[in-house]
Formats: sequence, C-alpha cells, structure tokens
Amino acid sequence: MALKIYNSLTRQKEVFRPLNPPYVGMYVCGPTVSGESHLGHARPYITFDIVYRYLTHLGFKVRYVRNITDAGHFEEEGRQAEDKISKKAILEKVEPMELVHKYTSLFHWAMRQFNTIEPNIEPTATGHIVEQIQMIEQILEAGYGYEVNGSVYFDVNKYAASHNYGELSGRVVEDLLETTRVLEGQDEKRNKADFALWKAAPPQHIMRWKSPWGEGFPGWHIECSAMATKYLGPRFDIHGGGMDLLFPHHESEIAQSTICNHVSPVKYWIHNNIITINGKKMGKSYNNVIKLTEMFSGNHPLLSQGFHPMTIRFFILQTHYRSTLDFSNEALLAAEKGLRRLWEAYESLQNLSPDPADGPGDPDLELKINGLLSALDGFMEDDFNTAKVLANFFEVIPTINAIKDLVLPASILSSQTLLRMKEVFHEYLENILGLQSLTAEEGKLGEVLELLVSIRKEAKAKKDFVTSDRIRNELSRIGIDMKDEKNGQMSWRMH
RNA sequence: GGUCCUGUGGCCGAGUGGUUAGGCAGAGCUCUGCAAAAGCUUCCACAGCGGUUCGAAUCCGCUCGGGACCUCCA
Repeated sequence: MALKIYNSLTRQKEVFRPLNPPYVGMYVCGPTVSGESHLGHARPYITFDIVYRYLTHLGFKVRYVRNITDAGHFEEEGRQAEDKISKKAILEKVEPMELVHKYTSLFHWAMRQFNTIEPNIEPTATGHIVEQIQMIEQILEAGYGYEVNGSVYFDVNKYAASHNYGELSGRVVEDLLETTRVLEGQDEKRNKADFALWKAAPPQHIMRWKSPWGEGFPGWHIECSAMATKYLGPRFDIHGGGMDLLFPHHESEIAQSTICNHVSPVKYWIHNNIITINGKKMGKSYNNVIKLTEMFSGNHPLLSQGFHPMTIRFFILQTHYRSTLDFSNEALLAAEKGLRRLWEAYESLQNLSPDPADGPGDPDLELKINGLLSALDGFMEDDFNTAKVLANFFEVIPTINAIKDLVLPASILSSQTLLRMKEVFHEYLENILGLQSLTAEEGKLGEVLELLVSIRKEAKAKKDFVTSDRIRNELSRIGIDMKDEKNGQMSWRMH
C-alpha cells in the first residue's frame, strides 16, 4: 500500500510521491488575525495537523509552513474606526499591531488546547512586504499586471490566453468576465475577473507601506505566493486550506506563482470541507459562529455545557475531512461520551497484564483483533480516513473491557497480541490522531483520592456501606465519580 | 443565473456493486450490597422514480430537497 491523497487539482486520489523524498514541503493557509477564531477555523488546523503527523509517522521529513494573515483593513469589534483619522492621542486609536498580537496569541492558545503540533515556520504577511513587492514587480515585468492610480492588478484575461486559469476551481474565464456583481474598485480593473496585487491606501487607512506605486497594502492573494515561494521553493508538495479558499484565493495564487516561477507551484492541493450549523456554513458573514472560547466555556445559547478541546478534536476526526460536518450540541455530547469510552478503554488496556501461561489465545479473537489493527494503516493511506480508524478502535474496546471486568480470561489473548494492541493504541491515538485524556493531571489530588479509595475498600470489606456510600456520594457531589471495578479495584474520574 | 458538491436508521456519521461500519440515544438480559460502568442480545436505513447488472446505498438518467463557491471568509 501507499499513501493516496485526493488532489483537488486533478479531482482524484493520487499516490503521494514527494518531489524530493524524504523531504515534504507543506503550506497551509493560516488564520486572518482580525478577530477571534471560531469552531469553523478549528477544522483545517486539526485536519492538517493529522496530515503532518501522519506524514511524519511514515518517515517523511516535513517542513510545515502556515502563515498568519495580519495585513489588511482591520478594525476591532466595538472600537470606533473614526478615531483612526482623528488627531487624538495615539493610545486611543485602534492600533493594528495590537489587534494582531491579541488575536494571534489567542489563536496560538487555542491550537495548543487542540494539541496541534506547531508549524516549522509561521510567517506573517506584514513581515514579508518586501517579498510581496518584489513578486508584484516580477509580474509587472512579465507583462501580466498593470498599475492604475497606485494600485496594481493581475491581468487574468492575458494569463488565461496562455495558461489555464480555472484549472483548480473549474471556473471558466468567460463566465467570470460576465459576472454582474458591482465591487469596490471595479472600475479600475480592465476586466472583472482581475484581482488586486497591490492596493493604494486611502488616507484613513492605517495599515500602509511604501511601494514603487505609492503607499498602500498588498492584495489578498499575493502573501501566500510570496511566502510559500520563499520557504518551500517554486514548486512544493502540498498546499492545504479550507474549500472556501479554492476560489478565488488558491486559483489566483497559482496564477501569480506560475508567472513568477514559470512552474505550477503545487503538486497536491488538499482542501478540507466546512463545518455547518443547522445545515448552513458557519462563518462570519452568516452571523452564526461559535467562538472557540465559547465552545470551551459553554457560554453560548446553543450549548448546554462547555466542551473540552479534545472532544472537539475527536468530533472533527470522526468525520472524513472532505465531508461537511454538521455541528449541534447533541452531536458534541455524543462525541464527548464516545471519546471518554475510548480513552477509558485505552487506559484499561495499558494496565492489562498478559496471561502468565502465555498461550496462543483464542484463534477467532486473535484473528479479529489483529485484523482490526492491521486495517488501520490502510485507512490512513486512503486519504486520511480517520473516521474508519476510530470505528475500528471502537470494535476492539469490548474485548478490552471484558478482560478488565474478568468476563473474559486474560488467556483469551496471546501476550504478543496484547503487546501489539498496547503499541498500536498508543501510536495511533496519541501520536497520529493526537488525542489526549479529557481529564487533567491530578498531582496531589490523586494521592488524596487514593487514600479515600483505601478507606472505602476497608469499609466495604467490613460491610460498612454507610461509610462507603458516604465517600462515593460526597465525591459525586463535588464532581468526582468513584466506581467499583469487577476485579475489586476502584476507579475514579473527574468531570 | 453559472460551476460544483450532497441527501444513509431518533441524532451524528463511514461506506471500494454482493458480507455487521462506528459513535450517541432506545429495549431486554447478565454481573453488582446499592450505584455507576461494563458485557451479551436487540429495534430502527440507505430522498423519490426509472435504467444498467445475476445482484446497487454504491454506476447512469430524471424529479424533489439541502449546501458550497462565483465577494472578505477555514
């Protein structure tokens, strides 16, 4: 078997063959840090975290680049934009870098909560104005851009004459030229399909840089072309992002990079699907977003409680990344229970000891378990099918629980299979899927609970159920469940 | 209007033409001082209508419904 990836460019699954093995270059469109991240933003970063983790698992040396879009026309919610052009004290004005810093920090915090691995390089748009200007100059020299009133536009019509504009998104240039939409600055463009490479900044615009065309700011697509080229070269392996970026963002990125570097920039385009809520896309313009801080705290009318970041990660991984995922409070509750069951079984598994006699185990069960485990690699190699991976783990769980509860004897599994289970669970759940326990580390509280466990065991041994129930009930009241296990042990968990 | 995707049981969702997806919820049983878990068993599907095929949730057509993109958007 070999890893197969669905390539948006060819609209089919292709065997993954890096340009320069074992090295892999991967660029993922990062967040625009003009506001707080919401649930919809979580999907691509968790999706590509899986891609990164799995490629690493396969032995590839991945350079993962994810940008921060911090250039543009930013205003903070609730603060008045008018102040920007007044002569008031500078501290009263909305300072773009202040917003950018605030929301970048919040984004990084959320990514840590989700246990995503940091990119190797996280370039910012504002840190690469020089590179962007150079790229625009190249496009002008090549004759594919034109300047109007201090703004520079990309000539899509000319590009389309010799290149395939629309190869990624399936757009037809003739159709694009016929759009009836009236957009700002449209009159400066030669054709409606053209897009801005550089925009002249109106006087009140506070994010502005000097350029050969006057003061202004970069267009919407050029940053990714410039930064991807700088860190991954003219042609690299993987470019990822949300499906909603396919057009015009990625289509335009291809055009820009192709003119500058004389080669199509990306071998495999990967796009994750969106998250919907009541069947509609969750997005700023729909006014239906749930911010990540609200998801975690439960402070939102649609949420009955806060949800652990791992619950959200698990929720996302239960669906294939190219399918839409419909959010609901009920679905999150189901995911939480599922993850809890999965994780408790995983912990139980690590505590199982092999049968001292170490027999061959039950042949049917051995075959079944090993079959389920062996199938996992194939699922991941089939375009990262995490949903199927998780389903197989759930099929192994009854066996683990049955052995733990002494319903089945330990001898039903060979020590070899048990060891393999432990290894595969660990590698997949923690390293490839990046899941973690829902409960925090306990520290001294854990030792206190162990004391209560021993007291309760003594009480039960003496049939002193008043004391044993009191311990369990009082702990339950403060949010800790203590359970009697079949093997005479007691377990507890916080919720 | 144009391009594309999609419609699976109470809910979420996986499905390569022929064998149980899985999770959550429901029902019964077992174990248990009680409880909670857990184990076993079980109910409930492939939008509709045609077609291809020995056989279709899976391929094709039509109808109806939902969605995405065409504008900043993960």
